[in-house]
Amino acid sequence: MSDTTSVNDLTEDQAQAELQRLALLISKANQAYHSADDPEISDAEYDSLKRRNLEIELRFPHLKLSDSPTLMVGAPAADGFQKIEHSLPMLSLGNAFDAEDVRDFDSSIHKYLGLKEGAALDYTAEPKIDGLSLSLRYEEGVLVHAATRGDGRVGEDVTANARTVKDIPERLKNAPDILEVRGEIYMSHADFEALNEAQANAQKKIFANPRNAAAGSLRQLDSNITASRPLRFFAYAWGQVSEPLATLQSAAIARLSDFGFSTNPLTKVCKTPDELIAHYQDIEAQRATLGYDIDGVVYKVNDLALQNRLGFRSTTPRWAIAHKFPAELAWTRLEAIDIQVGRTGALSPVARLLPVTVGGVVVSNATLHNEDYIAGLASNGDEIRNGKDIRIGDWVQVYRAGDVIPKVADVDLSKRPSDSEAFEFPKLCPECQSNAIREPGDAVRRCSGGLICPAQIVERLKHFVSRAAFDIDGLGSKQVEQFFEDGWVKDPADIFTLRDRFGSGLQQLQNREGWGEKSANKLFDAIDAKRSISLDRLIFALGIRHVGEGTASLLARHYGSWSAFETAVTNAVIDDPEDEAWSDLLAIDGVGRVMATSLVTAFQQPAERASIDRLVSLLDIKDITRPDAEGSPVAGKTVVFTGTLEKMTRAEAKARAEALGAKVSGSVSARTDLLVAGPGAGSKAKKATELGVETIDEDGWLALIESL
DNA sequence: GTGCCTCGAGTTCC
DNA sequence: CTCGAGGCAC
Repeated sequence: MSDTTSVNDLTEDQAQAELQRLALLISKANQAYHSADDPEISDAEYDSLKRRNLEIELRFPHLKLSDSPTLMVGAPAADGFQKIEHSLPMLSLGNAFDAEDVRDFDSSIHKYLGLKEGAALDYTAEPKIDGLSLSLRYEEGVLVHAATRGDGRVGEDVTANARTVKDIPERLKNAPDILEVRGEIYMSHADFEALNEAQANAQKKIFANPRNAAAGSLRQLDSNITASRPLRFFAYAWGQVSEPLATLQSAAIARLSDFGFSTNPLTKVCKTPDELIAHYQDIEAQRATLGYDIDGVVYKVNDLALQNRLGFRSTTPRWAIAHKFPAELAWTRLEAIDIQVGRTGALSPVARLLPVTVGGVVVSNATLHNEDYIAGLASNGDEIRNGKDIRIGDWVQVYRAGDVIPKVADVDLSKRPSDSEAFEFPKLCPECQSNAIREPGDAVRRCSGGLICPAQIVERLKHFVSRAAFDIDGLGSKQVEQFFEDGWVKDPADIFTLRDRFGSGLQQLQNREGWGEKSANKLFDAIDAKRSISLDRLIFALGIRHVGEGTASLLARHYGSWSAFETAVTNAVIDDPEDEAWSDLLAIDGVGRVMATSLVTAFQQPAERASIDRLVSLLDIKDITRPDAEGSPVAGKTVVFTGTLEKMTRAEAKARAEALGAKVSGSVSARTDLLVAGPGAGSKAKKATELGVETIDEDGWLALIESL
């Protein structure tokens, strides 16, 4: 067989003949696989046929057959990638930076599960690969799509590219009908260096580090380019599965390996935090010789049933943590301190640095947090605790917190210029000259200009179009800034009247570089598409201080419709416990006095209110339908827990109830539907009886939710 | 009142 | 990603 001949040594005639032979073999294998139970060739053979085919096509592009098997992977989308919603979100991990954090992680798990301190609990520990995470979906053993993490909920469809990665099998044997495998795409040091050398020889872009090279390679629109890049994949987790893979994390990983995936050989089961830390040190010692980048060690509770009980916080699982290696440090000179103004008016100092390489990336800006941080007064957890202030001209130590955000960590006083002066933090907003006021007890100084401050307006607009808010295709922060400067958009509502404003001529827009009639209309269509918006997104988009994504969704779920929400916050009387609207707002678990005041103030302040009303008149707001009441007996009900819970902790009970669509409140009122009372329940149980609220015990509660 | 826990706001670089 | 601060349990 000519299979063994290096592609580089093939003559054109040989290549052509082999391409035809491969096309036939692959097509036969496809048919056999899809129609018969008995494939004629092994998965590994099948994969190697496809890869060989691809390699030859890359070497001899003009010989590519019109019905080439590589074309079956689907042509790349014309612009960018299709979006894919993950069936289960791809979450990030919490971090531990030292042994103490690891012990805290262990004890918080014991606490959450109601286990005694020191009770036996196994963990897995594995290196955290520094690459990009990828989710692979297999249906009936066949790879159907591959998606990047994206924002965790929606990723990009990189299926065609993933198919070119050697470590990613096209088909799996004996896999569940539905199996989503998750893992990390990465590039080895050797491959990275070879790639950069080839890039340099071809006068092409040099990559800063293996991670960037891997990311750049996976996100190629032309999968032939991806195929030429030496990407690898480690599987370490899973998403949706039609049947459980195992009862232990370690066993599930072993199954992924059986399916044909590479799993990391340094994965180990540990019985105590001390063992975890020992394994961490072991891995750290091997770090330089592994041949690929890692940035820490990941610990996971081994028992999957316990993982399930522990569940998730808003963005991270409770049952896993990443123990990070110490960050790389670098010294450089602080050239200037600039002040930025955020959407809430916060004045944030940013360090302009003499560019320096930190952890494989050139850094020229770094955050300085706030006034006190520069003065060397940082209160808690900050690096500058030694009373050193930070001055322009100083030599400062920089690191990338969490390997991302550059921070100034220390100052070298011995190199301080003798004529340097302490930095004076501005007391006026640099953008609008309004007074910048620092409330007592507050760490940040804020511009008091409100909507007269151009910086605040622009930042609010950027927030409005951001991903978690209106997320309008083609209207990002750059465009918003431009439209604001042009005077076209000063208020969120202006976005929705843009089309009318320009009429069909679009003259002004077209005069701008990069905008033609087609792209302008595309933008207007994208804007129109978002006229219909869900209540939670709208509330978040308003950008009311203290009301973020989480609170917005809480409010939307509580009120259900815009009119109910708007009526409540319009009528509420701040700090009046007699007022029904106010007390109803405060009764929402997660909303306190500060948030409620901020909300009500915004709706009762005339200018702000006018802006909201104008916006709302241009929109179609979708009510929130409560999680379907069919499946869950407690959906939409307000539940209160009291007394000692014996089979679960309070936090766990709350999280479970919320997952089932219930609202968990802290206090009993006429609105309470159900009180779950453990032993020792006192005043709440009494009040429930008085109000005629149904009361059950813990077992009753468990029986209720088990009946699903 | 104090001590968690979680969320909100602001941050960089590609 | 981190810090500060709000909310809530104790």
